[in-house]
Amino acid sequence: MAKARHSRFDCSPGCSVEAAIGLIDGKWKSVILFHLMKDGTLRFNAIQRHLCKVTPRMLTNQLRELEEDGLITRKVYAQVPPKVEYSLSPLGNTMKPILLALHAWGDENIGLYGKPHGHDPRDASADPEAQLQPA
Amino acid sequence: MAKARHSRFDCSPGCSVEAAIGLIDGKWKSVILFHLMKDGTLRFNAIQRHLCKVTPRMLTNQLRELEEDGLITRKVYAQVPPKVEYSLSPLGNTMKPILLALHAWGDENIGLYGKPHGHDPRDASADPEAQLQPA
DNA sequence: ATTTACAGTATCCTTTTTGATAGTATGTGC
DNA sequence: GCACATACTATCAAAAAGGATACTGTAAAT
Repeated sequence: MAKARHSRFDCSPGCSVEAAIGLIDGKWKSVILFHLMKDGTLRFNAIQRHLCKVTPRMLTNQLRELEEDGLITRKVYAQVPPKVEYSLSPLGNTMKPILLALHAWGDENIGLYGKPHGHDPRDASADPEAQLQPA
Repeated sequence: MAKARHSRFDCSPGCSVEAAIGLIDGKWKSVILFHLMKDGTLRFNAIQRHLCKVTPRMLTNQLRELEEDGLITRKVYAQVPPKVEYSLSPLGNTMKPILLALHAWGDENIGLYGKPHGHDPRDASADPEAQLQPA
């Protein structure tokens, strides 16, 4: 992650948690990973189209950090115009449970107008439905 | 989250993912939630001790945002010296799967010296062991 | 009267992150 | 020779996040 907003190895307890989010807390990282998980392989432009508001600068930036952290793989084809494909690395694949959990939670708890609509008495544990369709 | 670095409802696909991390991407939020998940209820000072390097300003800040987002509950006792207890709200409880996934991943993939030590051929899906002990 | 505990507040300042905008490189097709 | 497509890079500026330090209020204990 280069700049490491979440420094690894501070104290003990929640550190593994901190380390994990530290790798995916860029503004676009988790979403990029999610799309790569769904689609397998995507070109730069394809990712950009998925994240409708990202500038090339930011996209490059996030992709580079993900690559540095070993979560994605970058494959450059020696062509012109350029062709670069991104995909999850083996390590990136190990994040699937996290990405799925995030996606499921968001699906369950975020209304279309932005605010989590929880507060209803049906307590913990989200329904294990909703896996990939609406994405 | 008040300031919303991750604006909810931009485009479509990974938005639920974005919405979800948007709620836990403060520097300390996920760790706070994790500790509350483990311990059930914690006082301000107790949380501060868990996150050895947090300043009271930041802690207050993160707790307030978590409260605004409905993830935690703040209970003030009318005493002196003050006593304030924090705990996960019902909505906060629905995040357990995410917190567990983050924790499991971190446990599995982060060495004690900071870098994810992946890149080994044993592909996807982390071992479903390691649940709460080392935390 | 003074100190102590607890849960914050208030200010000021630095670092990080993000955005906007424009420009680069190059083989191919026209 | 010129425009086109793709994947960026460079610069500048603004905004957001985080950190350091010091201070507040109050009942009970000393």
